[in-house]
Amino acid sequence: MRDRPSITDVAAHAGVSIKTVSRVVNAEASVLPATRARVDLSISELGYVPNSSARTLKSGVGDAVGVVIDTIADPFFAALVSVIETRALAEDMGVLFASTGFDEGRERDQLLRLAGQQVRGIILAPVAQDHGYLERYRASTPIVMVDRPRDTFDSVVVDDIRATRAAIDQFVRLGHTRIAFIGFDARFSTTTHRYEGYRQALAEHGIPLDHTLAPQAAAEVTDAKVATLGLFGLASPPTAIFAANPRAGIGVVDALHTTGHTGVAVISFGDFAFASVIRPAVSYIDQDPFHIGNAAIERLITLINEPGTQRKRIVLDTNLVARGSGEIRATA
Amino acid sequence: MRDRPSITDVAAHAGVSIKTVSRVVNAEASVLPATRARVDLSISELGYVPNSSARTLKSGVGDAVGVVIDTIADPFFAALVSVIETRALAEDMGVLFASTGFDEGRERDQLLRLAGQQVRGIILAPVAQDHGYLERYRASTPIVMVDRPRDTFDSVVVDDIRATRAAIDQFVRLGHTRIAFIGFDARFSTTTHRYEGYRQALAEHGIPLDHTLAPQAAAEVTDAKVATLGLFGLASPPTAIFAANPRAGIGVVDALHTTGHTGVAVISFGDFAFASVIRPAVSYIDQDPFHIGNAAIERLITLINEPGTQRKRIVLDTNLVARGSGEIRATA
DNA sequence: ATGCCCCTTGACAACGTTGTCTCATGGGCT
DNA sequence: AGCCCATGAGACAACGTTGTCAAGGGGCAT
Repeated sequence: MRDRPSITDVAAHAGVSIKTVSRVVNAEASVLPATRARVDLSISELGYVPNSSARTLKSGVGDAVGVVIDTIADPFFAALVSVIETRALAEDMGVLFASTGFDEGRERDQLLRLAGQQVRGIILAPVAQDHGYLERYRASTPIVMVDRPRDTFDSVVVDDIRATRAAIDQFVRLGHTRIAFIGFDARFSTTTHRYEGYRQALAEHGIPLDHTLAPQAAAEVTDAKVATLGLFGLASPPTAIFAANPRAGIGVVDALHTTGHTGVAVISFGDFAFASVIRPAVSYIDQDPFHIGNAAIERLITLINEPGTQRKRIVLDTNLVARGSGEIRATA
Repeated sequence: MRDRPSITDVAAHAGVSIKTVSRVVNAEASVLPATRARVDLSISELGYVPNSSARTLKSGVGDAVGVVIDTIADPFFAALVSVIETRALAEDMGVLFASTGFDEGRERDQLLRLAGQQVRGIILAPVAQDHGYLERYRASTPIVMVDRPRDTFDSVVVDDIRATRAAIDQFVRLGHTRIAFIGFDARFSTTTHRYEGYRQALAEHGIPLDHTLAPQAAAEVTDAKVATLGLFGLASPPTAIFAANPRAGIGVVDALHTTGHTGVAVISFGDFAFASVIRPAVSYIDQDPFHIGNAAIERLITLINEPGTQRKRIVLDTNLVARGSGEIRATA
């Protein structure tokens, strides 16, 4: 099991000093073309790859950004990570990816592990409320929060309250008064905010809040499906349903199609695969992970290159995309 | 911008030597409980996190595995990476993630970058046919191929030919003779094999191969949709469609539902979100990314812990999952 | 011809960590 | 009382790289 060649091996092979090899590898000036050619040849003959640990150790800064999210299996986060990687690569950085599984302890472990890896910066979909323990590392490792804001950090979010209000407003304009809210989860500030938007919109239109229309803990596909099915056992079932996240949206639509209630109006927060294929196609609030990821990585790169930049909360616009299901009128 | 505390700072703070701190951090024996306690206190007071670059440099082995895939935005790969991370974390390793975007040059760059990062091992969904340039690193960095086998490497795959034959057989049993194949892409050995399975099954049943039923380059959602729409312009359109991958499946179903051809039988290679919600629900060949990912990371860990293990190709079973669309009989 | 400067190259230290070796202390044995 | 050994702890080198400084040589201006 021969060891990997190091810069020393290359230097010996090319008959130069290690410093010269270093200069060639880093494309520094002041190396004679002939020397450079000789070194390049040795590099490719030996299959030399610079050891990034040694570089990182010497320079103090790593060559990767960290991305910490709930789970990569969620298409929203997968898309987020995808754009982040593309942009990071353009800056010659890799992506160290870590999932929290919604667990505060694990979030902490993962963040500290990334700190130990000397990542250049971190993009985090936060779980815990308080990240005081990160204070020590912030100076050297900028952090951008995504999806859920945290006041003492930079963040990239959408205006959940406003977007939800717009959706509920549309339902009301179409004559709906029995409007359900599926997908609440107290753990996430996002769904909490969306619920707040729902509450505000109803209040504004003088529609009394009916708690049976907003079941708790229905943020996952199956829970949302079950909760939706439950709604049709009510004396007065809803004529419109707001799904607070894409997974809830899938559950809701599954329930509606299984039971033939396809005349119920539906708007989902966030698009999902197939939402456009189903009939009626599902209207949704556009919370584009590509935009969010892009804004986050751009912000992070700014913070990396210009430390001391003023903290900022970036709020991205959302659109209500009409595809049919959200434009169904209330039946008289 | 104060620097991160190093082991030296902790040692000074606790009044011991750096070696003792190292012993405490690595939970080695032969440190007095009192000393250990003092060091632990200093560690938490200073917020010390061991520098993983220095560790990696000293020990020669990193603390991450590399995962190189087409794109993380593909739900199949997202799920794959998800299980890999879970298992890696249990071994105290992180995941360095890199995408190829189907580009051979980029695949090479990414792999060499990972080699430079001293990853413990690599899981790769290969693009290029030849990875001779990896020979140098294989001894120290085991590699497991997923999804598409490469003869000189360990791999974890499913039997594409057999699985596809089973699907086509089912179509034939149900009376279909006009069977389309959507989702071919010459770049991927998977779809090439699936096409081979299609060809074999037809030949076996004495059904002539009609090239107009197997359009090229339809592996993406939109292409598959367009290709499917095109099929219905034929004098004799298909009564059954095999979608060679989930994205093609989405495109096919979209086309069928848009044009009202919901009586056409469909089987998709690989499940996709919502395939169970649509009516009829889409039958599919179960190519579970969790199983594949799990087999791959287990294999990789074995190779890491027991170098020199005999090379092996792991072929996972697939099931044809009946959900309705694949069980539609040919209309007489 | 001499001196100067620039261009190329190299020697050496240092980054933070751990492996190896050494040393000091103290308890148990003869 | 003296010796040995086990145990705890530290000094030092080394991993591969790059920053700093120095040195050698050639060309140009004087």
